[in-house]
Amino acid sequence: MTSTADHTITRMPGDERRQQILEEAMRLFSEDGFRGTTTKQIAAAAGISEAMVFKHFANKEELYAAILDHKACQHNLGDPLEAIREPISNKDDWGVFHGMALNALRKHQEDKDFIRLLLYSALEGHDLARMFFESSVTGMYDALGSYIRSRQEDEVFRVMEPKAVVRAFVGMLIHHSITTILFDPGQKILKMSEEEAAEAFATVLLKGVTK
Amino acid sequence: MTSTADHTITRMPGDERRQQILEEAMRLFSEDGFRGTTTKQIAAAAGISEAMVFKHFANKEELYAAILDHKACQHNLGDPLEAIREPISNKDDWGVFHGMALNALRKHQEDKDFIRLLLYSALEGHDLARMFFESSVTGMYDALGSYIRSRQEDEVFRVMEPKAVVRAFVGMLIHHSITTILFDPGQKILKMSEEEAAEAFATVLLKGVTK
DNA sequence: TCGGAAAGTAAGTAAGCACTTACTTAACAC
DNA sequence: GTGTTAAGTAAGTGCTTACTTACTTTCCGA
Repeated sequence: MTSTADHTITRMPGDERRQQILEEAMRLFSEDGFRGTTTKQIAAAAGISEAMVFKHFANKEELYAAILDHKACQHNLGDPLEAIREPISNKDDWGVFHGMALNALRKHQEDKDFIRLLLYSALEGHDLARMFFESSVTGMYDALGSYIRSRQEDEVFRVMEPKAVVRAFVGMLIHHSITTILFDPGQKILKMSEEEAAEAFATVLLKGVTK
Repeated sequence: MTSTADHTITRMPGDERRQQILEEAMRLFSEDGFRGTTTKQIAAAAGISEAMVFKHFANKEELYAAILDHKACQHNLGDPLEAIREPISNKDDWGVFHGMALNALRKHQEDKDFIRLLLYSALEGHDLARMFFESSVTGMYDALGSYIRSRQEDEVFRVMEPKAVVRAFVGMLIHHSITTILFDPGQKILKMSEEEAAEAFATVLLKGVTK
């Protein structure tokens, strides 16, 4: 009923309409999950009949797969390590961890839909979670892990499993984001700006791993 | 089809059957979510007809609510702070954080179903997440937060927002559990026993907050 | 041993689901 | 203008869903 799209009565070129369906579907899947979203809802949100959805996508699964492609690409381009390439080569520890924290926390807040989609996908056993994990998370663990190892060899960080440190740090960031998105959007338990959170987490981690 | 329950053909007293339905439903909801689980599935898992499910629970929502009561009670009894009451009163910092970590990580692994149910519930907008959050999480933040504040007053910990420290620590634990339950059950990215993880996380946090 | 209550079922119902069919309308090159 | 084609739809299809009805079977105390 209440479509988000502007309803000019004119028709649309195929590609544009396809893109629009994709975006509405993505929004709805992130709200209610794959199973919880009906093709009727998607059609209504796009302001077209249900049959049009099936002219663009053979079935619901294929529509989902198209979202995966779209989102996976989008998020691989925005490489999570890009923002901290400079501090890494300068061995600027604060720059690395604070920069990563701030960057991640901001991205999560901007892209709550994607976080929800990822969680739904993991729970429902779809591919997005696995794909995202393999393409994005694994690389991040490797890169940040080897930075930590190099700083251990410099005898600046204490010797311990580098990937356990990554897990600890990523945990602070993700958990904070998921908590504020999913459980405590009003920040009743803990009110922190992204800057404050980044500073607190980077401080704890850095003091925690330096000799 | 493949029920987990033993199928003696004899009938059951009402209370017992009710309990059995509850347990099977809980298992299925945690696997496929509320929407993804059908009353037919639940009946089949319990080895009875669908009508029997509705003799015990007026509708699907009420069945879900009954699971909430059941699980919420169960988890409030196993107070997450109980295990660290002694080290807290002794101001044994390592005992507090290492004990809490080990306790939490073990509980999560034992109760994967509950973690999944909680996530589904939060995404689908049901009550379990809110109830659990209000009853369990809030209290934990208060208790651990005030311990940290007291240690800051003892001039053992650096001065910073105590609840931010709690968030950081809980983040390490929850994220590690969710990652191994949901995304990386084979622990391809990072293989750690619960003991190793508890030690690593407690070490990072303690070194991170002590002066 | 027998009557009533509790435990159980088979066979529905109406609504909602993903998806299809058969058709109409607008756009646009020529 | 007109023929072709892409964009669009109304009205289905068969299946699944949550939930009901009307009925049968077992248990057990008096």
